[in-house]
Amino acid sequence: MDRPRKPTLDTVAGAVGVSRATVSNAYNRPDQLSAALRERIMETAASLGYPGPDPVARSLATRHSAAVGFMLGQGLSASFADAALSIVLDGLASTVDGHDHCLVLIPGRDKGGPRPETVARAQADVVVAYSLPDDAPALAAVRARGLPMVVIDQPVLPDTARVEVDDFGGARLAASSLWDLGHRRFGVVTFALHPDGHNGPVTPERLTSTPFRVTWDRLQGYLDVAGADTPTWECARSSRELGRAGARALMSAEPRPTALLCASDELAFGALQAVRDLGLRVPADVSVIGFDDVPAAEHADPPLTTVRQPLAEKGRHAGELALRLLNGGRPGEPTRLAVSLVSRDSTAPPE
Amino acid sequence: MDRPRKPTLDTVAGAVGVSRATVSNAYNRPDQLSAALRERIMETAASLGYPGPDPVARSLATRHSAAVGFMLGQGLSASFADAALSIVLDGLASTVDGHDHCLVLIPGRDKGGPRPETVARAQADVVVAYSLPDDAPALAAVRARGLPMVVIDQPVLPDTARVEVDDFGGARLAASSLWDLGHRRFGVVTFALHPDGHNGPVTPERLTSTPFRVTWDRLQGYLDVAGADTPTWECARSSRELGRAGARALMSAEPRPTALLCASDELAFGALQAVRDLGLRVPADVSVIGFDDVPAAEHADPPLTTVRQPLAEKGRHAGELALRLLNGGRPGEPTRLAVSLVSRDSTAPPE
DNA sequence: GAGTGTGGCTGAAGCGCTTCAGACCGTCCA
DNA sequence: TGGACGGTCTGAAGCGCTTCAGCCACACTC
Repeated sequence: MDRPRKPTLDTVAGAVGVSRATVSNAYNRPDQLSAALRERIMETAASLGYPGPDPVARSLATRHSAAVGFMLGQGLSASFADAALSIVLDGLASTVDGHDHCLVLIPGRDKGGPRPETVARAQADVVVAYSLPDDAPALAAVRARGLPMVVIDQPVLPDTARVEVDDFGGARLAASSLWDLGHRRFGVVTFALHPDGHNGPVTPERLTSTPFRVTWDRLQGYLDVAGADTPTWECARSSRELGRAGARALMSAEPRPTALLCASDELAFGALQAVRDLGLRVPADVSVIGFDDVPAAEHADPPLTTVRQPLAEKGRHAGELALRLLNGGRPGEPTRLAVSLVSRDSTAPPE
Repeated sequence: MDRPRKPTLDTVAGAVGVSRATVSNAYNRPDQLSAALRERIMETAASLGYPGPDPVARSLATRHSAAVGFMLGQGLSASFADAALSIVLDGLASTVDGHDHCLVLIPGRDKGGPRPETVARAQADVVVAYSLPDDAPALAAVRARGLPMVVIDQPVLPDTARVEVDDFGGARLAASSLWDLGHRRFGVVTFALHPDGHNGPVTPERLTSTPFRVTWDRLQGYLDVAGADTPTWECARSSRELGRAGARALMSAEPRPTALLCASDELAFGALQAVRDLGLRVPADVSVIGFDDVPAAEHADPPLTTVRQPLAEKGRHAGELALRLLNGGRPGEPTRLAVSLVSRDSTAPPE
């Protein structure tokens, strides 16, 4: 039983009686041959069950692969489980949609980003890096391959397109709004300053040595208004549970804070819960503010006052930059997106 | 200025003074050469800035690409925006994580799935199809390429691995629980029966001709208990907004239903809102039941009674099947996962 | 000393496609 | 009539890698 080999360009060319180049042209440059011939080629291809030029071989010959890569800080699964990341990806995806490019998710390990070997195998024409530490080995791997790169938020690298957000300004804005309402005793709940799984009060050393710009900026924005000595609790991840624990810890101070500044909405949701746990009310007893404005913020109980960072816009813009680089464009100046305060019902004057 | 070409295997081979095959072996089969030589090769490679074998060329030669493809019904962005889909992908991703495979998201158009051309360009060793209509052209494209495929939920195809869920049983279970509570007047809110953007009451023709098995099964499960003549509203997408509109329409009947059976949690969230809009209470005035048990169901107001389908498990299992096919395994028998009813506070006896 | 391994390395044949410099031919213009 | 030209199609040189059959030298075994 001689199993028929999968048809290739040559098979088709042979069957039609033309050169391989012509068949290739039939697929890629219809203007290079007569319509009639092209028609004949396509028909033969169909009858032979030829699925069109093999993507890998085509990529090898053309040196591009119609795919944009996305390097994750964490495992693949974070892309779908982390609300803020999902929205960024959604934005990116919506830009890339319509260009018939696939999106290749490159899994990372912990907060350190992808292994260089993984990057080395990923097939993409351009890669987007999101919130990786400056020293991530994956970055070097991308450069070594000579792929263009666009960076979101972090890290700051020469010769890459970049889009970032005014985290400091946003945090400052949030804290100021609380200050203006009359709050003077604050607590801050932040996510990781270091990729070491630490949960607990933030020490000055941990703060100043953080490799995560976003964390640093948000914290500085909060502390700039609230005061550098504001009790601050670090959570290893941006999760509701850890936020709840952190807020609980902060609320045990005497006198307890009247406002909780959270580095993310997810942490803020936990804080909301912690306040309820104590039998207190938001915002009557304690104000809570978040950061990101994920969709759930609007449906929280009470609806969460938060800093809206244009997550989708960030992704969309990164997508545009990626597409531009794909077409040989230059990185250009970094884009900085504005943030705004979304006032809902989790903040009010103290007492 | 003669810009140095990017180094290749040959460059390294030349520099070390060995054959190209040996350098290749240094990367892929360390046991084929002496440790000392391998060492020397790696050092030279590093000093030359050689990033390792080019993934595309390697894929061409080996015919595999260390990537699993995922065909979406909709645009890329649905992967991140649709809660249930996200969880499935999360499950899939968590299986694939640790195998150093990338996940290639293949964008679809509307409910029809990816364009065949897009599939033809995607570089993956195996592709997972999720909830595509039976006649999606993308499926043919995958087969034409001879790629192994695993199908989630739909469609039913010969010679593919498959994982599915007992949608009928789940829906029946949900409806029965309401029946047992004493409900006799139902309304059903479903998502699309046809990929034509229709919103409105379901006609028997639309129902019987649907190409979406999942929709069909859930509906049949509901109607089996509630009665075939139960008022049923079709929403073009599974969105909160459309669910709200649909529920509002159903609630305008006289006498109005005492229980709303929704084909998804997202629709149920809309229904909850619709009931509130009318100044009525859930579950005192109207019971609402969902399907999927997405995380938000637990935090809905009130917490939503719903059918839990093991979304993550579905994804995880699909991932395992994909990995098995990747290693040359046979598809095997379809796996059917069980569902269960999660009783929360959105259901109660009528009145 | 002939036979048998065996670890270490190489030559060359692909993998399936794109692309570029022509070849060929009929047209058109002067 | 001749030359320039545009439209079609082809030959052949890659793209960068893997892999398999072997070759060689050396160590063993009987």
